[in-house]
Amino acid sequence: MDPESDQDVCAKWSETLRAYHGTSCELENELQSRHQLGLSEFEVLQVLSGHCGGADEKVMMKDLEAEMYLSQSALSRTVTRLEKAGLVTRAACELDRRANHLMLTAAGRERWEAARPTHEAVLRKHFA
Amino acid sequence: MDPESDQDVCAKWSETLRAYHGTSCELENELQSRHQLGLSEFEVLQVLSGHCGGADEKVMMKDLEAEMYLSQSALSRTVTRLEKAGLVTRAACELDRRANHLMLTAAGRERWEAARPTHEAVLRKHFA
DNA sequence: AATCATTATATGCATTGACATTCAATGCGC
DNA sequence: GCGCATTGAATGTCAATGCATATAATGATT
Repeated sequence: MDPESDQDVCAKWSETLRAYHGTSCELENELQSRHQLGLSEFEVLQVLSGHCGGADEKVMMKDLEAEMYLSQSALSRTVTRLEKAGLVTRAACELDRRANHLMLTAAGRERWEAARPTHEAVLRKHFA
Repeated sequence: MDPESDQDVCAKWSETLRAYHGTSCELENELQSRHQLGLSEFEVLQVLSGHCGGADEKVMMKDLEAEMYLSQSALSRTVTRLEKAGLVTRAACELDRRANHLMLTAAGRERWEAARPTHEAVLRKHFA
């Protein structure tokens, strides 16, 4: 059932490619030039801030990985960059010392809040 | 008009990300393991084969670049890889000797035709 | 408690891609 | 014909990513 033609399928893929490349490219440029953040860095901040309902929720690398389209190694390095920039902290988990608890710093939260409208505006431009 | 909520816009972006990463990742894996082709390499072969209605149409790098989401430099290197693999040829254009005419070799056409069903199957799986 | 498999994360290495620069061919103005 | 801006493509350099592997903490088995 639903025998979509090769053309239909191909057109959907083309449209996905167009939307993805156009949007991610502009997100990358805007976030970098206005807020010194790469797209995946912004996305990490976003997940961390989302998990923090109120103040200081903690997130493990594993959880983060599950919510992002990044390999474990790429994610580890992305967090390292954010840590060096003072936007997140890695704290060893006390219950399981293999794991890290990640947290936004105050600076991280500020940076994310500053960048959010930029991100939002680009998405709106491409999808509204 | 059409005041789509932030949520709508965000959901569309999420869906685009999901579709893009899921599909391109599987395309990459399948094409590589079954046909020793990266996705962008396959795409170059596809464009070249498409331009060749009958036998031996020629395509310039510039034209190729316009049809792909790749930088000029990345494209140049991708074509270099294909050339080394014997799948395409670069021939200096006679009218404008700065330019190259790209052509599929017989091996290139074979490889593309062999890989096409794999590509098609992945797209169908994700979009049908 | 010693061994072994598993889990959470980090790191070495190779690939890929983008940006800036370079080089050669072209064509324009004079 | 001679400079000079432009254009098509290749290359140097660097950042980001993925895969494989290393490290280290846990948990299970004996």
